[in-house]
Amino acid sequence: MKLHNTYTDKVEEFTPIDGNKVKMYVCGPTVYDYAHLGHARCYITWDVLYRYLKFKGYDVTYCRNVTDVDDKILKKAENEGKTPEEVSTFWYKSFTKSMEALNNLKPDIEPFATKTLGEMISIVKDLIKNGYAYEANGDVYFRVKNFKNYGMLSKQPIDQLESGARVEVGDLKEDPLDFALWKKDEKFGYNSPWGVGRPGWHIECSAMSRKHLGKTIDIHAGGADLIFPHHENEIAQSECANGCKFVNYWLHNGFVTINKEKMSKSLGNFLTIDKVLEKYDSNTIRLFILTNHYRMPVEFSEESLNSAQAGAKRLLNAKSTPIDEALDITQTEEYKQFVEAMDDDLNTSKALAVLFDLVNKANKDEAGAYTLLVKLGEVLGFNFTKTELSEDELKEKIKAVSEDLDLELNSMAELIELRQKSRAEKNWDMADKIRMALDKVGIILKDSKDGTTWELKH
RNA sequence: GGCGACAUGGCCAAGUGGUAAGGCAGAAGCCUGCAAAGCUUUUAUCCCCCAGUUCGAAUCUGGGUGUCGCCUCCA
Repeated sequence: MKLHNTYTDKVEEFTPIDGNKVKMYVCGPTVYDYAHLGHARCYITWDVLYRYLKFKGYDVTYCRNVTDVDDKILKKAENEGKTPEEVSTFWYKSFTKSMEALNNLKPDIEPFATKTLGEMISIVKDLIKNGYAYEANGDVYFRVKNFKNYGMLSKQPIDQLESGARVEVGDLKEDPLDFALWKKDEKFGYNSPWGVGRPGWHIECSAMSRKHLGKTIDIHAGGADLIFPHHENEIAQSECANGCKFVNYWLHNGFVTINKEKMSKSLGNFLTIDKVLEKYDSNTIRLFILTNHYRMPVEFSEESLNSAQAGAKRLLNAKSTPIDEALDITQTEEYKQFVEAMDDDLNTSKALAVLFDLVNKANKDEAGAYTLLVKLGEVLGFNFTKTELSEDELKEKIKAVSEDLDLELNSMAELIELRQKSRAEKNWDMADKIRMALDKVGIILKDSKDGTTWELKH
């Protein structure tokens, strides 16, 4: 399988360090507010990578951190009169709910920054000892110029960075490029060899990655906006502290744009996942995201989502047959096409074409097509289970329909029987009334030669 | 200013040297009392512009135009 590595800017054959074990780290959220469509794209993309690696038989350890120490969390805590823990816990729950709603798998490990302080302090200590960092009045900074590979990931010439860097008034840095590893904070801080303070953002990921996955990992992924400075700084810290390579494959996803502009918190042009889920289901959102290659921008629009909704409906409307667990899907042509597409740097757009081809085959009763559709579709995180009504919910709907029609009806069977009787008698008025009354409560009737069936609208 | 990405039908989008996947929307037909779903057929002599390389280019090279991103917190 081939993946695009930001570090080398090449699409490379993926080979794990240790046999079929894959260690994968994704930069997780800072939990202080709703997750938006941009986050949805990022975590859907890496969820698909995770699912696909497992599908290929790799033994994957997926680690996605939670940043729960951050200026924005503290600010929110102060404004709302809460503790930082209360704020981060609340928003972590909200984030988790959104991820579940999008049908993203739970990572194997979800470390919290505040639970990894020991590892951070240990790395900072090593960096100071090795001359890569220095303390200045309770702060600790990384000495960027001592790391010769600085700028390799983002392809930023170091002299250019310097000329563009902002020097804050009264800054304690030796050099404007230096970045904070530890920041003095007597109000919300934690004890450290340099006094009470908080870790810098970048050190968190270096520490959590090392603690849970080791010094050198296979994959580190995240949004393209993290390339500089976040990932650049992570490389500097980790490689200087550990004396070995930090990450073999750097993977980055493109943005969601709206009116051609990047959707982001600071621009205020974002749509929260919750909001989008009010109108569209997870299959729709995933299709919307996965239609595009993960490195390209995805332009949000109502029209695009509606188009994805129609496509998702087609996927789910495929004529279903019982899943044939005995089928060896690897021997099928569609499996080969799917794998070929996904092996090519996650060409989900092409993989989707295979899925739609299978929908067509399933609808034509081609043996095994539906099983393949579901098995391959699940690799992309599509959910094929149809919503089922509980008995009570169904009873309630039938009651509503009965009242609407002013009739005494107790079951779907009776309703269908009455409709078929009406149709047989060419009592179209009655037949239509029944269909429309059911439509009002979200049930669609389908007439075919074999009789009338019903299902929920989705 | 530095670094980088992208430009394909009405919309979205794959395709990186051999003659344009797929989805949505549209049209026609089949099925149907009507509808829903489904099925069939159909929609780019052409891939931003110009020049070049080549037997052959959307695909490579050079130039141009346009759009966006990173360089500050950001998925």
